[in-house]
Amino acid sequence: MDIGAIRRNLVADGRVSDPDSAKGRLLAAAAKLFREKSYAGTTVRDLAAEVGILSGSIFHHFSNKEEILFGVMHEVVIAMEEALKDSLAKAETTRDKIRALIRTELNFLHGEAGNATAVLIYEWRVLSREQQQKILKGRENYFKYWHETLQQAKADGLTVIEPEYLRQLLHGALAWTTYWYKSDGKLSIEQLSDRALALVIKD
Amino acid sequence: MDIGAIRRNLVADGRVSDPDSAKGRLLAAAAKLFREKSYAGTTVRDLAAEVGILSGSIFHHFSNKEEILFGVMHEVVIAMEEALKDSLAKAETTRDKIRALIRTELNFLHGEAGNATAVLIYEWRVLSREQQQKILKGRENYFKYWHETLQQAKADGLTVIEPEYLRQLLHGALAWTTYWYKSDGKLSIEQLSDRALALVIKD
Amino acid sequence: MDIGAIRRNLVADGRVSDPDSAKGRLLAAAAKLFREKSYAGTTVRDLAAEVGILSGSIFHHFSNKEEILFGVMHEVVIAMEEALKDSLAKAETTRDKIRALIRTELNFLHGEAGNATAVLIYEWRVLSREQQQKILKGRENYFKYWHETLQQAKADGLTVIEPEYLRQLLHGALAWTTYWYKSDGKLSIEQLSDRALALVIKD
Amino acid sequence: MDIGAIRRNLVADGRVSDPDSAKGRLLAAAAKLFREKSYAGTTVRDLAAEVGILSGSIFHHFSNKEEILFGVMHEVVIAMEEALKDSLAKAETTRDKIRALIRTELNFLHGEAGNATAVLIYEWRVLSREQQQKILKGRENYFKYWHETLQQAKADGLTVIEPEYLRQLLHGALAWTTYWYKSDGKLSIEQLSDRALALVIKD
DNA sequence: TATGAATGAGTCTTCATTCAT
DNA sequence: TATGAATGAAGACTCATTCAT
Repeated sequence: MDIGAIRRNLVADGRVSDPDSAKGRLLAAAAKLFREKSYAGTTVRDLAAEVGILSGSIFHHFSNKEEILFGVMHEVVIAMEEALKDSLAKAETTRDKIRALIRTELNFLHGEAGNATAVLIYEWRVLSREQQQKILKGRENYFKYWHETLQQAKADGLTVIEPEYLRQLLHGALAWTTYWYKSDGKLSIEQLSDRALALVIKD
Repeated sequence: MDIGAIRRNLVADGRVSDPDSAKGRLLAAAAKLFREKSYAGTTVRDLAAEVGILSGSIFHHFSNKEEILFGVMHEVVIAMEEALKDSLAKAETTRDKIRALIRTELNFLHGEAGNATAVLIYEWRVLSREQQQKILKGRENYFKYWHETLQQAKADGLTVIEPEYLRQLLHGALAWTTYWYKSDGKLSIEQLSDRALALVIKD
Repeated sequence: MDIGAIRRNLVADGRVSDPDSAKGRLLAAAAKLFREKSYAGTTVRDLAAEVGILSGSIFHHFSNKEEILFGVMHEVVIAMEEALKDSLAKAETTRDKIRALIRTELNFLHGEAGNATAVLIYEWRVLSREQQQKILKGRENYFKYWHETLQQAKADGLTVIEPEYLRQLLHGALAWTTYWYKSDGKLSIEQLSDRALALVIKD
Repeated sequence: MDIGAIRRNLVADGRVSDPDSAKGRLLAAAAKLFREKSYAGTTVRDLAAEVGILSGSIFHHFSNKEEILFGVMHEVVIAMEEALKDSLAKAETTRDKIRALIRTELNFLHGEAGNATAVLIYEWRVLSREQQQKILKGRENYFKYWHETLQQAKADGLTVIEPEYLRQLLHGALAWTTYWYKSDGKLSIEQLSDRALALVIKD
């Protein structure tokens, strides 16, 4: 199931906002602009202009600028968890599961949710401590899936590094691809996934 | 040779500023503050207060705020190259060389130059395109060392991934440690290096 | 006759709005909020929320915010005149009449119309010149009663100060009680009236 | 000693700001504008324009708009206490002292400090609770003088009303003169003082 | 008559930068 | 070189008011 389908389900459940609603369009525009010009470099006016409304109107949907950033991150985090759960459910071997971990992360990073995912990485530090906590809470399950999978991998003798460190290292290697990987280049996501897999599995 | 010693040599050569000079103190304060509160979140007044001067005085040393950020990044990049060259010169086997790559990066990330190195990562995107180019130019040699080493590793059969991708993946995994690794915890830098090494070398 | 009864008569005559009507409830809420948070500090949204409607709906009843303030003041001014007329009609001696002046003013200030009366004092200056004139016109009769009474008092030898100045001084002393007098304290309105009376009458 | 002289002494002691300094001129302009157009109705830009600087410069002297209001009130309160102390020291009889009470209040209300004094009355309620407390603290001595004087008057048989209530009533009558008394009219301050005195003393 | 999203002018405040001393 | 008051453009946010539904 692709990200779009997942998102549609989540909209139906009311867990993320409808991309056609004012709020949804604002969030998409924010993801784009925050990624391109950074959070600090994007003015509320820029945002409004991008959506075709007036700056004051934004505050009907969000009570302040930071809440928009939070909204962008929050929704992508929810979608990531959902996507990973789906993906893992379809994987059979442990090896397939690790691939699901990698593939899901890369899908978000470089697929249609790329802007929001990049913002989650780039602008993490501008969130207040409390809001970071809230997002972290939303990521708990996501990383629990990682942990379980990597633990199994260790037990299966597929990997050598302790699950907790491996999780951080692998996650960093993948997250970092936002800085250099271009999906239109000579390396497909599929191939990139293979390289990442080769990093953790020795065979 | 530790980072301090390297820095002292570079000061003597006039390649980086004296840490006791006004400029040097400003740069150190900027690294600290930019790391803690981000570039956008740090005012020129904060910076001045940290050093004990008045805001107007800063502009006798730097022509604008962005130049301070550039200065922080520039100096750490120079030092990193120097440190890596030194470290590599002392390594004998290819395996040792890879370890030098990892160790040097982690030394900067979590040692006394940690603030500046973190700023190099966190605030990369606020730099103007031109200034990014300048810094990149300064990193060319640094990454050439990486490339050569990983190429050799591939040739030696130590690694399987293409050097250019491995470089990016490994570098990402290491850079990402700023987000999670605490040097006062149960994992020493040495041990962390082992884990990173296990990522690239299979034996 | 108490303020409530007076108000009921005025409603029947169509001179003030029905407290159960939308307009009446809005006016009562405005009096309360304007008193507590000031006119400038009260938003149209606050007002709407207090009454349980939405902000846009307010403008079906009043064409703008200032008109609400005017309405609050206007209605209390009408009621005050009516109350004073009633009260004076029942007084026999000049001394009783002065007491009626005082008592009526204090009744409004600290009784059920207290919010609106306080607003009349506190927010007088935000009214435009024209609207001040209109309110003043409504107070003409009220102050004519004061003037006549105090003139008689002077003629009777009860007071020494010229009626016009005495009126202002006494009115000020009473109006100012909003700032300090609490009706739940140790001094009843009746007792407070005695003190005020002692201010003007020498015996 | 007139208000001007008192102020000069206070400036010398550093208790109020120099009227020629930027801060002092800002405070004077604020008193004028806040009185004429109210606090809410005066923009920071208005204030800056009145002094001939740019709006941003205001925040070099005050950290926000409310602090300016506080400053206006604070300084006039200090000056009032000083003036009353002086005035009382010169009065011999109890009757003279009551006159000093009245005269000082009216001097401030209608003399050169009239703007600031009016603001103290008109805008009292916009101050935050904490700042009201601070001002109140500054008025403690001022009202202690009132209390002592009126207590003596009662003991001397000059007045009949309890000192605490008389203080509030008389103070209200005087403060209220801002709303109606014009010093250029047919009634001099001296004569107005006589009327106010006649309110409290019966002879 | 009620809704509530949208308006748009306006507010306070911030802050990098300048410059006379 | 240092000072620090002043600049002035720009930012986030507010809010009375409008209007299509």
